[in-house]
Amino acid sequence: MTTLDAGRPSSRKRGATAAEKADDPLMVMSVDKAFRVLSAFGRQYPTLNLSQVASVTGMDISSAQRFSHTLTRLGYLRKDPETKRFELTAKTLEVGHHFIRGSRFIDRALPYLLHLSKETEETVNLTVLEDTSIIFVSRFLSRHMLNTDVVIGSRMPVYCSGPGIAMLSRLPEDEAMAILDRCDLEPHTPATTWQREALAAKVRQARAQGYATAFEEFYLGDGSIAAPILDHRGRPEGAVNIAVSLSRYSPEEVASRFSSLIIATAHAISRV
Amino acid sequence: MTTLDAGRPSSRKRGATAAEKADDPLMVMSVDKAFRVLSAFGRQYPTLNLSQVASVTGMDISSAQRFSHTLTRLGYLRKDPETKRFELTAKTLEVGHHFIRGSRFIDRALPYLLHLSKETEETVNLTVLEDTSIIFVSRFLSRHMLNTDVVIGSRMPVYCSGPGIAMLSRLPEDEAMAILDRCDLEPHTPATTWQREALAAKVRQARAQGYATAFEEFYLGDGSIAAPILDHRGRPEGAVNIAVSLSRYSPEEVASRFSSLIIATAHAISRV
DNA sequence: ATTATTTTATCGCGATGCGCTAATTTCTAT
DNA sequence: ATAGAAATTAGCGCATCGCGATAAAATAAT
Repeated sequence: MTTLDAGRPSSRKRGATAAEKADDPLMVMSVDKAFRVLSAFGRQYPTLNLSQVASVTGMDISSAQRFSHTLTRLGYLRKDPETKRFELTAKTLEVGHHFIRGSRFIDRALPYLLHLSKETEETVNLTVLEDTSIIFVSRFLSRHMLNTDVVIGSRMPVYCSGPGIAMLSRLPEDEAMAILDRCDLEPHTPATTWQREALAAKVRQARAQGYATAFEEFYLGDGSIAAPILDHRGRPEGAVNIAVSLSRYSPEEVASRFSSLIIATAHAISRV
Repeated sequence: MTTLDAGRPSSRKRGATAAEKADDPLMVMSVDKAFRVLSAFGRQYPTLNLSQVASVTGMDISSAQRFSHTLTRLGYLRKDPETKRFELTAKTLEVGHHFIRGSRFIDRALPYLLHLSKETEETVNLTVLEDTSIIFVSRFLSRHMLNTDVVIGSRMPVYCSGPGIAMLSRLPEDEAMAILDRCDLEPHTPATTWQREALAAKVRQARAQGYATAFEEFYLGDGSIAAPILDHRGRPEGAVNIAVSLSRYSPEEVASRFSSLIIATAHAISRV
């Protein structure tokens, strides 16, 4: 088979992903390796044979064998006995599902999202901030949906999404800028705002308005208007947004039609 | 704090969940423990402090400490510095999301599900079989939705779901019965079919008809009609179903109105 | 204040799992 | 077909990693 190395200098004796273990005696490296194996699979590599697991994760063949085997025994991987290729099983949904079902935040937001969805007949999302991404944690598709690409668990860069800007707008300025600085800023469409200063301006504007918009910043033809949801300390713990097809609304219409509704919804879910 | 032991005799020195390691030198027990910790969280225990992690997972405090710490470092748990309580993060959605995005099966089914959803204006689901459960892997909610309880990753017992019976109906008889025998059969509503023989009859009927129905077998007021999707070998690799509120349809209407449509859709997705 | 719990930190020992090696199976090419 | 290459499966001895007991510190309860 062809080599498909995934970077990783392949030197350095034991795993130690950038001095992880180094000074942290409580870190169990086997767990990290297990997740490295699981994360090797995805859109890019839906199935992998053993040597591919090794090369994609940067582990030696023995470790790849041990961890693939272990994960198979635990039910998170399945191995086709014919092709000897591994793939993820539906059981991988389990932990994320526990997160969804256990989240008081998502639970609290649910009725408001439903209401917003019926009221507007448009797609409604709940997202949270995670490092430099937003993650979709709840979603109600409208009848005239676009974008079946986005699904629970999908990520988007903070800086080119309405919810991302909305959440940044309620963080202390320095924290918001620190997050932007950790992003690798790059255009995803011709319309992406990706320069540091322009983004800072968008964040300031969102702070003033109470909501943020994003038009074709990540997906072409896609518009979004979002407002931040605050926790009991006044920090953003998520955002709610309405996503529409720009073939049905102009950017101005999106703002005029939905801004007060999205602000009111976010406020209702907030606990500040 | 109050004791909340989760069964587990608490005897037996090392983890060894039912002779896992025993004769399997390739099994890495640390991975099992990590998942035991993650699985401790959920609807029942949305947050846990360290000693609760220990008691729920049946591990000693040191192990609980090590694995909670490790999972926090990896980003799958978050620890509230004030309350010292752990909770799952949105990152736990990652692996399941990779499964969804990498699945050729789900991808292939998507356009047919969308079409079925628009055609019927009802809720449409794609499910797969996993041990004695079905797992929801794709879902399109109708405008008059019921049941926001079900979500991607949700499980239901095979024996009280339309998709479950539908899939069993295309397995060899002995395999199907073996699965039923592994279930702990019990009524979930007054209408649940849960006796072994009655279930065998339902499976036979589904095999003859090409589709299966379930009315209030698990959720009250909920009706479902399902058909099995076959892989290239003729084995069921999933099922498609339409879920409706019984306030809007009688059981007879469900069958007469949707049976041919659900069969045709399942057939179109099949690769036999 | 005193006691009881829980969390955090430390550490020596031994089982665990690492990674080298070899046997076996599967694939490719001639 | 046959040989050769590549990948998978299996075995094993040694070093290391992580186990689990313990103690110190922090927090909660009485």
